[in-house]
Amino acid sequence: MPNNQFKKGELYSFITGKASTAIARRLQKKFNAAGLNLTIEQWSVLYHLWKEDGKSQQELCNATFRDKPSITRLVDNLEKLQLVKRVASESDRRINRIYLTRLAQKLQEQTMGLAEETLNEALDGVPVERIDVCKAVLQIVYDNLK
Amino acid sequence: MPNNQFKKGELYSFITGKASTAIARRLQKKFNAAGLNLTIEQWSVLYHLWKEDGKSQQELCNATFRDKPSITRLVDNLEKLQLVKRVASESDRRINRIYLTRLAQKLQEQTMGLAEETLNEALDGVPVERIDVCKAVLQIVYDNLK
DNA sequence: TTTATATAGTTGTTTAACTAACTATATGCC
DNA sequence: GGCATATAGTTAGTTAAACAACTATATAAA
Repeated sequence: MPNNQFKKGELYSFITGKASTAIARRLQKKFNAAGLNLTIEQWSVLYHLWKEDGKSQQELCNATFRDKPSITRLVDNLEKLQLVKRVASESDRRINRIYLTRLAQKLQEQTMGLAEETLNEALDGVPVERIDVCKAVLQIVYDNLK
Repeated sequence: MPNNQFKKGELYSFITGKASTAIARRLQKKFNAAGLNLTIEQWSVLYHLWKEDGKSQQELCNATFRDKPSITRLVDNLEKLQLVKRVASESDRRINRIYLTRLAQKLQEQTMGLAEETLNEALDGVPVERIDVCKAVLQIVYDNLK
């Protein structure tokens, strides 16, 4: 019997991601309460641009684990919100590079603060070493399947 | 400093649930490959009805962590697929009880097998005790936020 | 050079999530 | 009984995800 065998009936939460759904909902509520007109999905794109501005749409696909149509439409909506600009690459005209606007740059500190706050609420009462184990397991799951 | 403090820059995967997204996608592909015309979300409703048939829509909301409009539409689509039937409760006419059809009963074994298979692929190389820690942490997160 | 193939991005369609507003029924209080 | 309130479910509108089909550009091979 492999050491990763599951007992039947224990699979549900793992598959449906109730924990991450709960985290995302809580964070969205904080955005709304702060008067931020921003979805979690839009924020997740900004998150990767804050780390490195000017990523291509394909790079955003890889970073956010979304497919190309999803990124096309997220970038559409972020452009409407004046948070990013598409800039056609000169060296390769298939590529759009996505750049943050001033407005988006200003959102980083506030939204990252709310995200940290949410995670502290989520992990209240969980010792650090167990968080580390959990993170490592989720990383392996992701690497096994991506 | 609380013992649940996060280092900045480590929050992304936890919030966006890349692991559970990867699991759900893999399972959906298995459904498609098996010729099953069924979404993971629809399957998650059936899952709870297999455990206890005749749940009300509100009970399905609680079990699946979805809101009422989501369940209304999932049940709509499951009815179109002839997998469930709405039956108005006689004792409380506000309530619909949702019953599996023969067709849906037949799907249990096959789809649960594919779900187990998916989880074994997902958790390949992860020792059981680390899986248990991870599951426990995710449960606490859910309880902290739900 | 032209032809095939791969890559980047867009568009159309279906399903689902979230919010708000709505209808219908039940319950509790006067 | 009559009224306020709570609960169960539906409908409408916006955003997002998955998939297939599409356009445009780049690369590699003949």
